[in-house]
Amino acid sequence: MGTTKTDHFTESQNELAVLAKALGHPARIAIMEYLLKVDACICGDIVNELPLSQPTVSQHLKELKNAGLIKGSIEGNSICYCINEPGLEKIKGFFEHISANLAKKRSECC
Amino acid sequence: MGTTKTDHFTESQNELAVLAKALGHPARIAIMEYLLKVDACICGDIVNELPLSQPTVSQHLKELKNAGLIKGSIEGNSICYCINEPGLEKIKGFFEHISANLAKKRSECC
DNA sequence: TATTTATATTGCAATATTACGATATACAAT
DNA sequence: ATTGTATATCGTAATATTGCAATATAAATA
Repeated sequence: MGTTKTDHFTESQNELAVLAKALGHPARIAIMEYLLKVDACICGDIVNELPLSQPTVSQHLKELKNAGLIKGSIEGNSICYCINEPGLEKIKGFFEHISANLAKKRSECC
Repeated sequence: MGTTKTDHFTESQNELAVLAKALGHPARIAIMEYLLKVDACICGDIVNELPLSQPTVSQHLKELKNAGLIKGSIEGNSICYCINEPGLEKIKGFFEHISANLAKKRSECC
């Protein structure tokens, strides 16, 4: 137990859950907002921006990267992180899909 | 440790994280998709629809409700769950905001 | 080469999540 | 009143997440 029963759900459901889960922490929301705000995106800035230690921030960046929400490329000494559009579009699409269908069938229950 | 440092982030960041976290499980994505698909939304159906036990589904429903993504009203013997629009719109807005700003400043780095 | 700077990894303690059997509650129907 | 049906809660085991100090790595610079 304690393990999510991943194989009982569709690939799409698991993908969306991974994306959503990656954003299920305020630090990771803050990272996304910061990456959006600044033009240059160097990790050192992120560490200074957040109220968390360097290892902790590094871990959060790794999770966002694994989920496909950001990407990082080596830029000399430091690393340039930025938002990975495909990942973002996928989860954005989910919400738009729900919202659109909801508009169609409003006030049928509850 | 093990506890998220909620008070170091903005209210908005925490709110969005709570919403995203609630969707960070395939069962909860599946529940949202199912609620969207059917017109009547009775919990018993949800239990039969998912590959999880009744207590587990009940727990997932509770989390979605606490996050403000669904609402449930007593309907005689059973409970009518459906999507709670305000919660959904809030997180949808976050992704649209990112996507819109991203479009503006494309190809500046990475 | 030695030192500094930026980032990642390891190891670990505290806490949270996932899942489910057992049980409780609450209404419906007999 | 008793039984059945729908849902919630409790208790608990297995696993995952969060956070950080210590340490490792790797490039830049002196």
